[in-house]
Amino acid sequence: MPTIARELADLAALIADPGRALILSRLMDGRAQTAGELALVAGVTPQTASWHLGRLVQHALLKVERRGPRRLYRLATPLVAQILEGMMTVAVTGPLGSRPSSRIDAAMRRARTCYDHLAGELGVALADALRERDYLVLDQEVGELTEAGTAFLGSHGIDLRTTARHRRVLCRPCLDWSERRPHLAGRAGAALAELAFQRDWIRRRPQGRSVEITDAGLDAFRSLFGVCI
Amino acid sequence: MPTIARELADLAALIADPGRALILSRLMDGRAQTAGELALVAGVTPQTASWHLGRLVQHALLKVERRGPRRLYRLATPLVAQILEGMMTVAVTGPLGSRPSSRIDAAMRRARTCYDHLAGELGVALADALRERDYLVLDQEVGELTEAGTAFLGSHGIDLRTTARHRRVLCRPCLDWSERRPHLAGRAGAALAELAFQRDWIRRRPQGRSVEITDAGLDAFRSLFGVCI
DNA sequence: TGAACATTTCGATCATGATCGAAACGTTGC
DNA sequence: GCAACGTTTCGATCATGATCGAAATGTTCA
Repeated sequence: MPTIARELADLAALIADPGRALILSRLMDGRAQTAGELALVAGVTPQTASWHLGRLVQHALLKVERRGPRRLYRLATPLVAQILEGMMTVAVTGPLGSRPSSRIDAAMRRARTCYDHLAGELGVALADALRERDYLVLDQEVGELTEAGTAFLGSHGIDLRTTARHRRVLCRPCLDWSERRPHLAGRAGAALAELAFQRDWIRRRPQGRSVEITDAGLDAFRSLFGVCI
Repeated sequence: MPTIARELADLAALIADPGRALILSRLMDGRAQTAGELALVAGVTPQTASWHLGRLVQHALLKVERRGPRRLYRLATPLVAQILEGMMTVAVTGPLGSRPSSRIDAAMRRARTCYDHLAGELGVALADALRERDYLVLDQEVGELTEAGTAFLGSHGIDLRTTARHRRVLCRPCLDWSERRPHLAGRAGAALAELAFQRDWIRRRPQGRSVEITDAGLDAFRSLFGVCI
């Protein structure tokens, strides 16, 4: 009969191993990866990675599906991604002066996906631009899309009414750990990210959550959103 | 130059020790405690507790103030409490079947403070009652107080306009780890909790975050909110 | 200044869990 | 069935960090 503090400690211990943290961080875009791939990410042998993955699945942070002889691992729920993102914010807010981070993180800082929406400089700049044009109200804890904002996104083919039946909230802030300011999450954020991928404004990098902004993207973000990045 | 995954792991390692988790859990009501008191909570000697507290302060999870010969420790920011609460939700959502928890947690489950607002059965029941009377709109991600709700709280002496200058959001949901449903947070939630303490509907227990519901409280919650608890 | 008390620092010990080699398992394709 | 491949299980080793006794520090009060 564990107390809640004990369960908190157990969960934290699960995230506390550098290898497992790398694995979780890698999976935070919501996509699935094979055990072998994750072993490379964590920088350990497949045996060790398997042991880590087993623990993560056992404690319901990950779920696994078999695809032929390989096994695909992904985050169990969006809530897990949300909490990890929150922890990163606290981790980065913490011991000041240890910034800036490594080169690996530079790309992440510039533009990345945060589960299903955009984060980093790009994500925050887009949110700022939408806010500046009165398309969006967004602070640390609450977010709302204005009529004009809904119309603006609609003019780019984002019809948020069609997904109105979903339980997910339309528009919410998500604290960006690299920029320390909120960016746009919720269905609106996901739709915006999807639009950017579809129009080839951004491309997923083969590994990691960071995304590359294409030349077309730079143009589009400047001309459509007034974002010079 | 640590990567973000490394910082995530370091933060998690900080929370992963059972003693430190007990200390953090104890401080989640926002109040300060002495080092000696926290040593008792963690079940370790003062030396060991001091070592733990030093690490927590160093990594900016706690802040310390000297009061005479003793030192008072408290959570560094509300964000820390919010993240810990979120982690508890994931921890409890995780390996199902290990419920229910120990007796220590039974009191917490019934009624407790979540930093500055009410949680547990009581917190969720109050939120449900407010929602049922169309005083409140609240789901997992977004919350809003209706005109009628503002008037209702106003009729009990809660004037939310007077604190309108504050940066904190008026009304937001907070996922309750024991009930697995949202309760009321934000300024409105804090004001409601404050009201309950002032009218002696609830009392803080000497140790821990759980609160005791008084007989007057039982009456008040039933007659004013229709909450039978 | 000195005594009382809360807390921290130092040093040595000890336990937990991360790691990898070796081997077994399970799936696919021939 | 057998070989190839990805993955997991087992077993032994090793490193990190939690712990406490002893002693030092710092604060208050007389």
